[in-house]
Amino acid sequence: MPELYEPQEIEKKWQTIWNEAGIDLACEEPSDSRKSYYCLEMFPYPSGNLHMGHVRNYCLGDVIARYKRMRGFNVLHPIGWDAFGLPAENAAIKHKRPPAEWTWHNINQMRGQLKQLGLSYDWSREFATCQPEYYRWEQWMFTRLVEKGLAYRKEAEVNWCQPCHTVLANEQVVEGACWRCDTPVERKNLAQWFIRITGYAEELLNDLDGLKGWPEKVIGMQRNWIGRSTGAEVSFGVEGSDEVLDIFTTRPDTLMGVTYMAVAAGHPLAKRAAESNPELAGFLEECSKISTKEADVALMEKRGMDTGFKAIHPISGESVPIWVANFVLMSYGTGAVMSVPAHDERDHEFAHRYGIPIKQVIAPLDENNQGEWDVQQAAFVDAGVLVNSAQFDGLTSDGAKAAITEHLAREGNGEERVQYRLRDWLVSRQRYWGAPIPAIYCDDCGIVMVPDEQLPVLLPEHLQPTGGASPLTECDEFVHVDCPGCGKAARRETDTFDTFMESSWYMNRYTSPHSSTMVDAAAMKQWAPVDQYVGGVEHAVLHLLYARFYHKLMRDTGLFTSEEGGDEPFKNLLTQGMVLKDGAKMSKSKGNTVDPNSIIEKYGADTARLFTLFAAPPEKDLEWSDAGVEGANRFLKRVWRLMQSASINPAGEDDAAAIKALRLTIHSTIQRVTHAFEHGFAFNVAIAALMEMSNALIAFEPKGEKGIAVVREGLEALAAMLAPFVPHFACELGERMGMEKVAVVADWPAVDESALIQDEITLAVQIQGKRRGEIIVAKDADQETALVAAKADAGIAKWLDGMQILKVILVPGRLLNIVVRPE
RNA sequence: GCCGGGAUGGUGGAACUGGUAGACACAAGGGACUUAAAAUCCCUCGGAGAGUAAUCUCUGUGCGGGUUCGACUCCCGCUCCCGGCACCA
Repeated sequence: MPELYEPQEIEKKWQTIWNEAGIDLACEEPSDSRKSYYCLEMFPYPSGNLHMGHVRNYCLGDVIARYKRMRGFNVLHPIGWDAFGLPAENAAIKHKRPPAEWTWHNINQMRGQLKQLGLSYDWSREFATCQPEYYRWEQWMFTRLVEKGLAYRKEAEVNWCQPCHTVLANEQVVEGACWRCDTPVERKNLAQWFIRITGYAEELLNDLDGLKGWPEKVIGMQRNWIGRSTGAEVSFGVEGSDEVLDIFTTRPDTLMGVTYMAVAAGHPLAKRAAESNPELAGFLEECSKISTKEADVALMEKRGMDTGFKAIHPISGESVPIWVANFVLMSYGTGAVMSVPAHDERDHEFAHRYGIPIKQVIAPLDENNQGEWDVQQAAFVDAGVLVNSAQFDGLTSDGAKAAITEHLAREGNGEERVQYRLRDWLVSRQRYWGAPIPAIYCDDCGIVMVPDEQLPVLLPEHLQPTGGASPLTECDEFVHVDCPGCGKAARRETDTFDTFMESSWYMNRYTSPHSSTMVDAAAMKQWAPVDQYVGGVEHAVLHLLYARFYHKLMRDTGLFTSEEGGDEPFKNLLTQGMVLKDGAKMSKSKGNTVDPNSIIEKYGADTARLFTLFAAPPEKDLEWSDAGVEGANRFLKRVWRLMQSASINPAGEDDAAAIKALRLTIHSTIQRVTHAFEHGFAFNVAIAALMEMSNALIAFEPKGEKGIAVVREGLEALAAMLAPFVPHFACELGERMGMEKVAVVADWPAVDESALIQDEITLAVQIQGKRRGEIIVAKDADQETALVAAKADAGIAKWLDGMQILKVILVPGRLLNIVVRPE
């Protein structure tokens, strides 16, 4: 009675063996001559249970880590927990238990699930970001940033989410709504902490060019988000006042066509005008109520009101009215724009609506309609040649941009300027379950940072959130503190950090998780940057932008140099697709989830791994299929039976040609699978090749010793190549085949080039590029020989009958194409 | 509107640098084994047509052109789908 494939037993057995042997630990012995390789997957938020998205993410990373180990790399493959965050607080409210308890319970649960999957993590480096040993460095770093002026507290118009009871960074507002709960955000003026990411906008943008191992898509999204535009800042005078009205424009060439100015509702000029104009005050009130969400709806409606103020054109000295317009954003540029209705569609629409003059200053350069364009009808927005522009007439748009900017600069009325869409990163949150911001408010000294020797500022973990204001605000022992400056009673900051702070530097902490500094430069030199990062594309802008920024901040704080840690945290990025069921993302609310546990229980971890890796290429969405899981399991069972049959020794003579053919299959498979690993991560294709090879091994009938030897050769190669995908299964297979090394630490199989050499090859024969048959010729047959062989084939010959051969093309090893025409 | 990505059988997906389209798998259908079922194994499987048959022919990678001996692949022009961004001055 043959022994059945029992995944549960096999998996438990090998996990114990690996663990005891410590094969998953990264090695820091100086004697280790292997090259280092850092493979990382986005660490999970401990939400309670692993879902299929996690399984896919971590299996992908595990395959890469295991493959690299087999290729002789010293691999760092760590895991931990992104443990601060809102769900813990919500759960705390619901269960009336502190968030820490819920968090640690989940971590324990999920750690067990990860281990069940047989993921090759270096567990000695595990940490959770809610541990003071971790977040103290964030506080330390923040203090450095405050010292350097890179972090600051400022009152600004910010995004407020009522249900989450906190402010949000711009990156966390998706289509005007909270990224987490989808509620439209409100605009509020609040004093908040910011980090000056705009100071790094240029480097963050330029370094994107060096990220050759990142998907174009992500690079494009970041470039878009940073939103660099070049133009000029221009100062207009304000009639009857010493004030100036600064504006930013990308089209200084159209300056002479300005017929009005437009300022945001929140602009000081607008506010001042409203003081004596109740109607205008009402309009401003109305504008301020428009949330970003509603702004989408109101997109069509461009409305405004004249403030009564007049601006003085910096070149012509002309007087133009200053309007308030609902489409001007206080938060971009200077909150004011110059309006050139003749050459901007939006300005045109506005001018048309309110009867403001439209003055053409750019004429089309186009040969077909030289100068023909009625700007009263529609704006002409392309580049052209200047008209009605005094001394600038006749210049091209490009020339005029330079000339006008230069002229303004000479007069002190403007200068060239680069503007970014990116805003500073708002990092304070009115939440309890996060890292405390190490600031103290003293009536006498103002804002004082907590001295380094008093760090970490511990988060009291016993508090009970209620859903309203953070319990920290009512926790006296936390709030009351002596001012480190003057010693008088002062108040602690009760806001905590955005949890994206923790995930912005964890990849560097993994290189030296127990360091008594933030990170150890030597460890950074050995491991950083991450060679391969794997995660979901949903973090393309948020996490991946912050992490890039934070890495540069750490570098510039002197924690490591460019040489030691690199200028970028992630060298290569793999963004995996979602796991879908019935065409939709798996979610509890849709009720279309598949529980990884149930799959592991029924089929074992190896089947779960194999299915998720085989069903789709990594970067595409994966449609869940129960039948597909069955199929993956079926494959393992087939190989299992094959292994058992290979122990039977028949006494006969094998056919030499069949043996040669099988060895060709084995070694070309090694070649194909290796190629799949080295060029992109086409794991689905690699697995398909392994299935093909197994099919060939199954179909082969060994008749004697030689035959059995080749089957064993194939099975050993199969065990080694399966090891990254289905490590438990591969180890068991290898052990039963009597392999010297355990499969997961075996050397990656080498191609026997001699096995690839064929004496005879099959050439496809085409007539006029259409396949008409095939011939078998010697491997190095020349064109002449091949042509003779083709003519000798009846099926091909009939197509040559009555034809004159014009040209013959031989693609060695592939095909012979004969070009003919009727005689 | 702008920026990315994509479209290949009933389905997921293969196809090196322009060289035999549909690998591998799922589903479906047929058959074997079985009292029966499960499991397993074998066969068929893009479409149309011809032939008793082995086979053969035509056609086919979203649409229309082009380059080439040869195009899923390259070029030009479209259609549709997905993702991101958007009163950004």
